[in-house]
Amino acid sequence: MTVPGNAPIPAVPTEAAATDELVVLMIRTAKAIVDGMRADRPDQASSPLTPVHGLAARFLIGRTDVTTVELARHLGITKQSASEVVAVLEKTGTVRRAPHPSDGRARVLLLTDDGKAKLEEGRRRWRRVEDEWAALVGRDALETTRVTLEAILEADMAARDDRPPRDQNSSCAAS
Amino acid sequence: MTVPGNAPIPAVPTEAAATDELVVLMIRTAKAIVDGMRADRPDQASSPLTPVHGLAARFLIGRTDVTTVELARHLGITKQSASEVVAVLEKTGTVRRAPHPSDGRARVLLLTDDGKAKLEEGRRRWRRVEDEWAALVGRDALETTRVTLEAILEADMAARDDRPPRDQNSSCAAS
DNA sequence: CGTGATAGTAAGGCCGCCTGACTATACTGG
DNA sequence: CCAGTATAGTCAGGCGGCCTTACTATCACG
Repeated sequence: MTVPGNAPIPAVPTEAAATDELVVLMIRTAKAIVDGMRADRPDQASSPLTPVHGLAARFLIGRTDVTTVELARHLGITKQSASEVVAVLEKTGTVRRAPHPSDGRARVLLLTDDGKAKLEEGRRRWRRVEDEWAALVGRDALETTRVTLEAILEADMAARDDRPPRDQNSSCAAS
Repeated sequence: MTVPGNAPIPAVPTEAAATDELVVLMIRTAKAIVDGMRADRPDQASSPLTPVHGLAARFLIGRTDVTTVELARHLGITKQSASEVVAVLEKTGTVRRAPHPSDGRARVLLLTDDGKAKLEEGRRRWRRVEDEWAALVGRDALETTRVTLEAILEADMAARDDRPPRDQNSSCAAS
């Protein structure tokens, strides 16, 4: 941590390296986790499935009426990007698309059995990770953290719905 | 949330949309926050300063011996990318670089007064956000969350140090 | 003092996501 | 029934953050 060698660093009064804010911790932790996901499975390094595909697939659990656009909103990306995500999921046999029962423009996204199996496997893996965390800080702290993040995320999502949806081709056409 | 119109969706037994795992919440919350950062300040939309620049600058608080490579390790990016981050921070007057007192190859990164001011302003902004969160879930839950994330992140960083550092030009040259 | 490691830079590529533009279907008021 | 408008989805192209490869300059250790 300190400088190699023994030169007396100017030593500015050292205004105490601030403790991290919650936001900073969230961002850094999430990044560390995502980075770790790749590193932990070098075998699947070439897999086209990235974290966002996992988030997308998870959103489909127990739902049979999700369209690409709804998925895009859930993920906070454009429908074009969501479309690409779906294409990959379809190509890997994780989801399939069926015509929407009441809207001829839309297609509903459905998890395949294979997709459900993949998700379940991921769930098991993460449960193991959470077990390690529980050993670090205790089940209670972990559960408190879960509930807290859930509340924050929900509040944030709700707030986002109020403001304009970022654009995403909201054909405000003509005058 | 439901389908527009009144067509009776096949209604698969609905295997209960699983509650989010902690990991998922971390990733989604972090993304929501980062996305919100841009949206909240459309005036500075064209600013070259992104979240990673904030994380970088924060790392320099109270330190006078940080090199670009150390910063890269902290951020979990390559030294080349870190170098680019530093270049931006320098160009915007947030940090300056001084020769390393004991290593002619290295340069130490130092926050300028302006950089410190910017960080302090960001801190104030985030403190306000955390106040809102506290109103949602209470101070205690927030503090528990902070401590928990801190522990998880620290454990993860420690684990990373054990495995090979991803590459980053570890000139394992020749035989 | 030469051999290998490390700090930093330079140049180019990849990939995720975005913007812009377009088609086809759905709704809504006359 | 028929504009006019909104929405689901696709295609094409671009941008930015980060990476890989390659190189120089300095350090450390025998």
